[in-house]
Amino acid sequence: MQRIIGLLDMDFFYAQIEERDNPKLLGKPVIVGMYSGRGPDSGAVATCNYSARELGIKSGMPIQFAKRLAEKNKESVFVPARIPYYREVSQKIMDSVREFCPQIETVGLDEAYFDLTRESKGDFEKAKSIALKIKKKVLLDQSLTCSIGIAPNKLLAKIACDSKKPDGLTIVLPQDVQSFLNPLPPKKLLGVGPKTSEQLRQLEIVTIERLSKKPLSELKRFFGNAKGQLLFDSSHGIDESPIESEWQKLQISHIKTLPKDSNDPKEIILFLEKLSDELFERVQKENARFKEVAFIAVSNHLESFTKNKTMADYAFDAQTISHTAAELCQKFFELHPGIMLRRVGVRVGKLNRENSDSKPKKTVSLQDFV
DNA sequence: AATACCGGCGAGT
DNA sequence: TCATACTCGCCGGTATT
Repeated sequence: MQRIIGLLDMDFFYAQIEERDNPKLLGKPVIVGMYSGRGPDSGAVATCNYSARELGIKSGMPIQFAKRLAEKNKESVFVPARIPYYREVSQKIMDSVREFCPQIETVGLDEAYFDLTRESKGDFEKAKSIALKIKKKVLLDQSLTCSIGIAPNKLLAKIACDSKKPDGLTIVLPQDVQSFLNPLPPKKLLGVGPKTSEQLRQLEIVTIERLSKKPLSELKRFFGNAKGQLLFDSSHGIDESPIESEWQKLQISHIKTLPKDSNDPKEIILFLEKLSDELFERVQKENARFKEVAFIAVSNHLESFTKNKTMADYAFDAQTISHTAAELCQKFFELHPGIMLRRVGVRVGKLNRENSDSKPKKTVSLQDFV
């Protein structure tokens, strides 16, 4: 049967929630910022509404930068992000989608892929009517608009969704795939960001059509095996990746901006202890043990570094995190004496969610196979 | 030679 | 002093077995 995949994307999610909850913001540029706690305006823009985008404000931009652009419109409003609250709203929305289609994979707080093959019996008309029902439900329950793309796979659903926003519903039929992709810039493809885009431009590949004419072997030679294959497949609209509802996190990290830049290991290790405790709470919620700990550092010049350690056994306590992170931090400073750090973090990886009180899993020795 | 680990990079929300 | 906080996967290099 024809596979049919949907992608729901909430329109400027955080900013739309803030507008909804505070009608005074309506019609004004609204910028939701993540504040680092250093000066009053230190931080970055998480997202902003369309009125703010008209001023040139974009997500990821330094807040001070955005403030300067916002001077053009005195109505502009800056609000701090309320992530835990957005998370609750997101949960409710995702539950609504789940009512119509149980095979759903969330991406961040504001996106979800869902597999409509069964519900639509491979019929795009039926899929469209389900998408409309989902949009209606979200609007009725939450007073929020979203955009949806419907297509034969995730890659195309994503691009379809992007092609009409806000409050859009776009369908790409199998027979229209190549003509839909051809005129678009390669940047639209998943996995093609600024760097790859620039490399492609230097090869005079500025449309997906041009890219689709390159032989696989050439792409692999230039971009490496995995990326070459990805570029080849996606330029032809090929993507077999499934919806992964049972998806589990592989790593959990926690990183924060220091109150002030520091090159003092002692001071940083103290900070790491707090971070480790906070990270461990999240690890407990996931009911996970971990075998790897990493120390993350970002210098005052915004270069980033990591140092990690894989342990002999799985651990499940905060001390292991803070002690290992401290040790890695020491080593880091031996390698980079005197370097000034702006942000530091900790990460646990190689997670294992089996019962932590159960006996270690029996390992089958090679001998058994000989 | 195969596998594991390490650290950097690129990309996504 | 403009520059958040996460997450995943790949690459090339080195270490281990």
